[in-house]
Amino acid sequence: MSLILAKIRFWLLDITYQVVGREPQILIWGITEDNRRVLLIDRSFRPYFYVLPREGADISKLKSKIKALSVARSPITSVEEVSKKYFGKPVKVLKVVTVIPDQVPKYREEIKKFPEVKEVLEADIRFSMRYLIDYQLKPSSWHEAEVVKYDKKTNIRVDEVYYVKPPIKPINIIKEPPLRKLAFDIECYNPRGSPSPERDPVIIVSTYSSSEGLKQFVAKNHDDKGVLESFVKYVQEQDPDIIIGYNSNRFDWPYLIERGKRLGIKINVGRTGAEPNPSVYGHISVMGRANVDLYDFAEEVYEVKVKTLENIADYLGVMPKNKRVLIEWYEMPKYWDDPSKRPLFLKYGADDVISTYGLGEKFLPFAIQLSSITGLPLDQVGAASVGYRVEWYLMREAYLANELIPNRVERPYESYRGAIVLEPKKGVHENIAVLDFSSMYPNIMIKYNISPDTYIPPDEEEPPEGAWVAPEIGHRFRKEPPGFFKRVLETLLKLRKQVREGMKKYSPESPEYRILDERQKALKVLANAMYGYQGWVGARWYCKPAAEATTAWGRQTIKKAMEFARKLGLEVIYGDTDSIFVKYDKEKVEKLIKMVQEELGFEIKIDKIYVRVFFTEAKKRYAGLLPDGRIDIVGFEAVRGDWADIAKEVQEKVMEIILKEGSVDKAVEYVRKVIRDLREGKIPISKLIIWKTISKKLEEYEVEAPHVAVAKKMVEMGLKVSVGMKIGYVITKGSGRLADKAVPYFAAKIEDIDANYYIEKQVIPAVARVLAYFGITEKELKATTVKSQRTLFDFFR
DNA sequence: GCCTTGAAGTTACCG
DNA sequence: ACCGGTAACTTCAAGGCG
Repeated sequence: MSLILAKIRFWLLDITYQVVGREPQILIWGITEDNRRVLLIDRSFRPYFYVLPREGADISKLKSKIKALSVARSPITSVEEVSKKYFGKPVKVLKVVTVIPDQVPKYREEIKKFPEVKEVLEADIRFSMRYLIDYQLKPSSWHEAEVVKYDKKTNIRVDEVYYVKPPIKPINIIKEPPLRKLAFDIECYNPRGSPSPERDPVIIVSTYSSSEGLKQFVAKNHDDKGVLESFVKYVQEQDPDIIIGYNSNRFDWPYLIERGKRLGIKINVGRTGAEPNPSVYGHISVMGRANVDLYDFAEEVYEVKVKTLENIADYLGVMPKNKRVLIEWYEMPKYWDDPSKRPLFLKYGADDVISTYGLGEKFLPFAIQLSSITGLPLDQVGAASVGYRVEWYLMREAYLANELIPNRVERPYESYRGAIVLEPKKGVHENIAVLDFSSMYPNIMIKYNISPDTYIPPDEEEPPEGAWVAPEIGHRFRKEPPGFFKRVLETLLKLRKQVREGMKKYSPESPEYRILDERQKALKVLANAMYGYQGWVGARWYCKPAAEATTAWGRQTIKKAMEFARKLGLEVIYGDTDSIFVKYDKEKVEKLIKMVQEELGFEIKIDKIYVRVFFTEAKKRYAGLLPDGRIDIVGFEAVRGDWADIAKEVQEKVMEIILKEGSVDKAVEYVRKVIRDLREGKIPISKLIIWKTISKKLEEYEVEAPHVAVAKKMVEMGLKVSVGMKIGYVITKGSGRLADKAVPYFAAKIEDIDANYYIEKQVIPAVARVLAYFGITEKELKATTVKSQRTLFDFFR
């Protein structure tokens, strides 16, 4: 080994650890400035945790008791008293250092039993994450390190292996390295329903990369040995940094691995000899690469209700549905077995993988920013839920503030009061401004210093600095010093402001602009999730009084704003949580904005202006016409995923006719036409499908709702139904419960459709919700004769 | 035994 | 595995009626 120290700059792709002999080693996978793939090994880091003694405990006795636990395979190398803070209060804790990470939970369990010990803290933080936190390294960001070349030959697939001399230092560079990305997608032979790896071969593996484009591996009839082997070889040759899939954590990878086991083929696609393996948050880890499942990000595209690859790619303009090959899963065996159809199947696989790659281009910049901000490695950040993303950010901040990280404890669920929603003034209103509080909850938390560490329990006296007292519920929070959450929120908001400021230096087309834009979005998501986090029973920093106080102040704030509006003579039409709908009187609205700013200390903004907006008596549902002619539909069936397309379409159209043209009769006429078409079987099945999610195991349902009954039928047909899956069904003619008449959409014929159900229970309820307000009865909708011309305006004179 | 009614279960939305 | 508030559907069992 040469001893020449060199300085390198690298982008942190992934981090893991291994134990070699009795030495733990941190492995950092990176990409250097000059485009080399490197592995950095840090042999100097050791696992540790803290012991919080009970008050009055004999510290030196405790120390020696802990030391006495030391075992040879992973000795306790030091027990030292250090000063930390716990929920803002200074505490003395014992820092216990050992050698082998796996030994930490064992020590924790034994130490917990000592009567002198109140709590063992930070013993559940994974070794590699501990490293990131302690050196404040950020995945998906640039760093600088002093390294020594590791000269011996290894079978690790990188350009260079180094020993690193800590500390590695983060550096601030905006650009991304030239990442090698490879998208992949598998197709399986499935003549008996859902494919199973014990039985059904992988017939096509499609891949796409920017350098090589499309490359497919195809089975010889039902022999897929070659497919797996050549795919693995191809990944190794291409050596991608990021492997992109769609639902790959739950399907493609587990299938390939299980299939590989059957065939005796090792799916060793990583940068070491290891196979991909299941890891935290349900993601599959590929050593030395970032395995990213885009499904995690597609889940946040709420406009798309059935989140198939085709639908998401279509919606985001990555690949329009009408420009690609679409094959339903039940037709696949046919396309495979028929030589004349097989090319089309291959094209289908190609379109899928090209869509996946395209979605990667859409989602990865955000994923990278989220990873860099939260500190979660790129392959985990998508799979981690919002709560964990927030938590990782908090844990890093806690370290910086010398705060101990609380343990995760199991608690029973507790509810508390939330926001207020106003009863809307029903009917049609013209020229309405929607005013929104900007980041209401974060700003409330900042203003009233709401945080787990500033909360004053009822039995404690008020501190001399004074306290903020929440309305209605009376929870108190000390005014000084600034609490943990306040500091974190201020940092997040400040950072976001800086990033948005920084964006101005670049043209909107530049990569820097795009990166910064994704970054500010990620910061916003994080800030907005802080309120929900504190009320989450699974949170380390769970604090119900804090959550409860936040909503209480929220209610007070919006109520005051509404009072101001009324005082100014502005009629309040509606309001929900942090928004109020008022008549758009420009001067008065400007006054209101000023008043709220000056008297309440919060910013409100005009979010949008409706030329015309319609409310029924229901809360959380309205439809408005925007100045540019677009129709905004909120809450109604038209924006819900669990109504048949035909009902949604008709409702939307009716809203449009009413809001734009004001013609009730035209709307009625249109509805009648659709009802006729339904009776005559002219509406295709695709518009009749109702999609509903299976939210728990089938046997756990207490009521057999239609989608549950259909799911059970699907299981009988040999299909896998898993939690989280959307079931598409249609209602057919017959008697009994709806559940008895519901069948999977792919198993229905148009002649069997129960038109009556779609008329009575889908189309009519959806449109009657709107038209009933204009005096139209269900009878009139079903009637065939037309009455005199009426318009919207006849009803509001 | 049939019909009505309301509670309970369930889903997906809003902010 | 972030929160509560809300609308609306279907099932299911209880109660009323004959």
